[in-house]
Amino acid sequence: MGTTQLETAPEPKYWHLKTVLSDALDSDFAVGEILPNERDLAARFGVARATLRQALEQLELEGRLQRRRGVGTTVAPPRVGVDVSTSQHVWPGAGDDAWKPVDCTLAVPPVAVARMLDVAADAGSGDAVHTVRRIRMTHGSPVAAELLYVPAGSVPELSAIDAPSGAIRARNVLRELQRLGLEGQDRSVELGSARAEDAKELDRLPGAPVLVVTTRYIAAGGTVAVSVATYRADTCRLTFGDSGDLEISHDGEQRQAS
Amino acid sequence: MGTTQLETAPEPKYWHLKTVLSDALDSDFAVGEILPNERDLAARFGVARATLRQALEQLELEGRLQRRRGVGTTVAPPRVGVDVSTSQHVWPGAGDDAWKPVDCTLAVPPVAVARMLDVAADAGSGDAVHTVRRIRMTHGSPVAAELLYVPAGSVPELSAIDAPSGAIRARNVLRELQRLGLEGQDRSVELGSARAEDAKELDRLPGAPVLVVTTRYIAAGGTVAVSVATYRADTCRLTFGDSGDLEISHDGEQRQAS
DNA sequence: AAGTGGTCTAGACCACTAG
DNA sequence: TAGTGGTCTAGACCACTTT
Repeated sequence: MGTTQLETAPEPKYWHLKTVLSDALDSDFAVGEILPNERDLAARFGVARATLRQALEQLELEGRLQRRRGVGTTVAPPRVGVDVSTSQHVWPGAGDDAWKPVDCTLAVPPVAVARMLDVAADAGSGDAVHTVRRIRMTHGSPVAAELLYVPAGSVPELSAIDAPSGAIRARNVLRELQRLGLEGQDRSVELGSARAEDAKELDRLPGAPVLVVTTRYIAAGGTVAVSVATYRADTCRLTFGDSGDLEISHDGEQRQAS
Repeated sequence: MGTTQLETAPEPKYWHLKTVLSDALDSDFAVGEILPNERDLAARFGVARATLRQALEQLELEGRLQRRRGVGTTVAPPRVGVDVSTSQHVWPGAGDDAWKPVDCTLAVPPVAVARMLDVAADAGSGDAVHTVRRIRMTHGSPVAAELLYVPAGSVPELSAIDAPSGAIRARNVLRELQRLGLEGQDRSVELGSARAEDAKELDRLPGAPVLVVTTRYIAAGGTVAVSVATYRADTCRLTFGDSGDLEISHDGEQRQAS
């Protein structure tokens, strides 16, 4: 295949490929439609499969494609807007959002989380905290997996007897949390890759790109809980406001006019 | 090639490698230190260079490493918290944030942006809008590149004569914007890959992962401007609150205790 | 069993940076 | 010019899903 390299084209092949595929996706394919398999596509464009895959990876990262082993590559629907606005000042689980408590254990949090909580974070014998695991569902599919860390001191009235672990215990911890007066919360978003455990719940492979939303819950003048939620980066658009279901750019082209 | 597959090891090599490297990074390396080159590392671990690179890519995605062509791979500093809180209700450029106006042209916005603005978005002859280009600096290095789309109708008093384009024109548009009463804004965050143009300003390669922050500015009951800002995903952590410089997890391990 | 995407290899050359 | 990361190739085998 001639590389069309007439001049001034030090552009990587996979980058050019990505553009071509992106345009084809816009014009010739419908959402949900399956593409030809990678070997055929590579042959068609006259490149090695690895190069073709590099282009597909980018498109998947941008939420344009969805690839499933054993099945094929399909055109992804537009990203779904997921509200993570902080203004509500409610405890997790309070509203009728789509969070489902899954489990609750006593665990030693990662050092970074321990540092945010007020618990002593001695590397040797860190204090264990209640660790609630939740899944967030939207439109019937999982979009986020969360670990909510709650020091025992934040929920003093929790009875340890009637449900030592499991989903019921998780609900109990959330119930106790909601009895506290929430003074505020602050939140951050960063890119990460899914741990094996989260990946399974999100129906993705380990290492899949995720948006990590870290929330610090503040009450009684201190940090009483920390939540680390990982959202599927391929399918989610996090919204902070009332623009829930607007359609937003996926890296659209821009034509200069002046 | 012996795959060391003694038992129960359906774990990809690159994934295991990533873990090993990550631990080594924590214990044996200081921020800024340069790692051995890829060929040496691959040989040392007995894998192909491509496999080694797959692990390095993941670590770079998580903000642990920084790779520069012609130079080498270095240990990245912790991500810098960048405030993007929406509560201030100020126009862009109002406070003394680190945004630098770079340029301003008349351009046809991407269809997704045109749809958010109230301008008609006929595919054939879309209305051109003022397109302000800005760079956000933090600690002396660029962290974000923005395109701010302002329909001509939003800044009626702008005189087109005294600065038809360039940084001065950009400042004029911003000044006119600030005369409007801002009623609100909503914002969304999603994963994207840097366009060639943005990548250059961010000192990254095209396709580098970025966090795309789309903001809709609302005044006089309508959308009067739209901003699409791309933040370097490798070095930035977006914060929504007053937790500006806390240290947050980068995918830390978690030890179960119960 | 057949077909898909995911992993891995052992090379090669290119683009960039620094001495 | 030497050394680095970035791109690319042509294979091979594996894990998974569907038929």
